[in-house]
Amino acid sequence: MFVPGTIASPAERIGDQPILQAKPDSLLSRLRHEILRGGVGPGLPLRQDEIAARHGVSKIPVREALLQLVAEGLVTAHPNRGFTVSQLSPQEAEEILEIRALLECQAVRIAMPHLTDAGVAQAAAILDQAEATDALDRWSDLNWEFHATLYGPARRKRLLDLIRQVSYPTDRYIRVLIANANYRGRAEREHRAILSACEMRNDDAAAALLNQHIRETGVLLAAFLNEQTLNEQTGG
Amino acid sequence: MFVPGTIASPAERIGDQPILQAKPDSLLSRLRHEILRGGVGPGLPLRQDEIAARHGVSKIPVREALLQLVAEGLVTAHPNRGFTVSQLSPQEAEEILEIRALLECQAVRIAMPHLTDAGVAQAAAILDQAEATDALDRWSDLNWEFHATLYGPARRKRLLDLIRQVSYPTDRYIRVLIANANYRGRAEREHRAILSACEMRNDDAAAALLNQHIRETGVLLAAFLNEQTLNEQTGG
DNA sequence: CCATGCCAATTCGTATACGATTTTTCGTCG
DNA sequence: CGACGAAAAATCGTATACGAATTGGCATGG
Repeated sequence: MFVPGTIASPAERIGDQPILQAKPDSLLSRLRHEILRGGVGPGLPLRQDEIAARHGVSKIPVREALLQLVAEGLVTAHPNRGFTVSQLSPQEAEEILEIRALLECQAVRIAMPHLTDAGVAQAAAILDQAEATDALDRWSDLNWEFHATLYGPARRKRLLDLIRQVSYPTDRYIRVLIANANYRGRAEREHRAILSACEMRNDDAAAALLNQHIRETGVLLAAFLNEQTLNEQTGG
Repeated sequence: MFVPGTIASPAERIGDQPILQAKPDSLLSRLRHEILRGGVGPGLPLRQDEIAARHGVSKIPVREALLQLVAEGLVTAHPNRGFTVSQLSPQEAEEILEIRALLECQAVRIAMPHLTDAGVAQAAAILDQAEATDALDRWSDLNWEFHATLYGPARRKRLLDLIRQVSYPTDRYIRVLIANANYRGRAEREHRAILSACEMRNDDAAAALLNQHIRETGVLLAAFLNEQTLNEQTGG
């Protein structure tokens, strides 16, 4: 038993460190990827037997992974009726982006005093790569990396995890926005502006720009979802 | 039928509403209650067979409930080693309360314009009940009801769920603080002050008082957890 | 023709069973 | 006596199997 400084009942404890992040090739990660980047659209049922067969496991690990995705908001559970990919109303989308704005502004403010020149340079390099790529997935990954680079020095693990978690349900839709070159160009300009504020260590400016950036995205996203539901109703 | 990129046709959808809240007597709720209010202390392992036998079910629903508690932060998963009740470091506790302060201030600000006189009266009645009771559990429930009454008119379901979710891991420890009459009295005075600001529809004042209230709790909680770990180390 | 009710097929949820991993026990050696 | 290592026990994680609930199809009646 190798727990340094344990309390009275070491036999009752479990000594090892918990999971910090699921392995990238775990069933959970693969299912999440299918939902975020695959063709499994919102509202569609996720059949347990089918998923199990496709991934070469039984239903039980599938159900466990699906329940974790429910916790992440990507999947919705219907008792005795299975699971579906979560649908997002325009109001919910805007609410989520509103929450993200709040959390991310806090993150950048806390991080600012600890942000090093190397960190700023790294963020700039990420933007360079993002602006150079054409692949949607790549841009999306780099987008998250950019934000994470700015927030990382805040050393707020829970806050960062929370930001990622609340972002999941909107991720698949924001990817649609990114596909639009118009939005993408605007996002890139706004990222540059945020980075400039960080270079000058101006936390108020950075937070204001970030807030505007995220909230604008929320408005665009809500508009897109509105349009989509209209098309659905007329075209259904 | 999974057609990539398409929108679900009505026949493929699952028509009914999803679960909004688990039934109060579900296994999940009972396990959560055991952890929050029962004697299962932090760091202790949660043996699946034992829980299954005690609740008259097999391990599978137990594992599913435990995974949901992992998502809530109350339980920690150790691969191939089972689950333990989550432990909270003083830093994490303060970080969580910092996040709560941020989210709850936002909630009360959004709610303020929609707060009715009836809502204020209800919040006051809840405080009356809280100040009249001696039962710790009761006070704790009323405390949450008070906050929820103030935030409810904001009509931000995701935000409220998020507040509740991030609060879970600190809940069991805050109950220890509440047991201290000194802290409890201070909390009640601060609640009254927040309510006064709401009566006057002064959102800046309410947010400032709420922020201070939650952050103070965070500092006290961190101090308590520090003391506790010290006692553990010396007493072990 | 459309609504209704019954039966078959599908799908879900979990009890049981079993191999895999970890933890404990116990005998041996330095 | 304490450290080490192998066998035994305990515990975990999941494949299989089966009852329960739901869905779809078809016959019947309005």
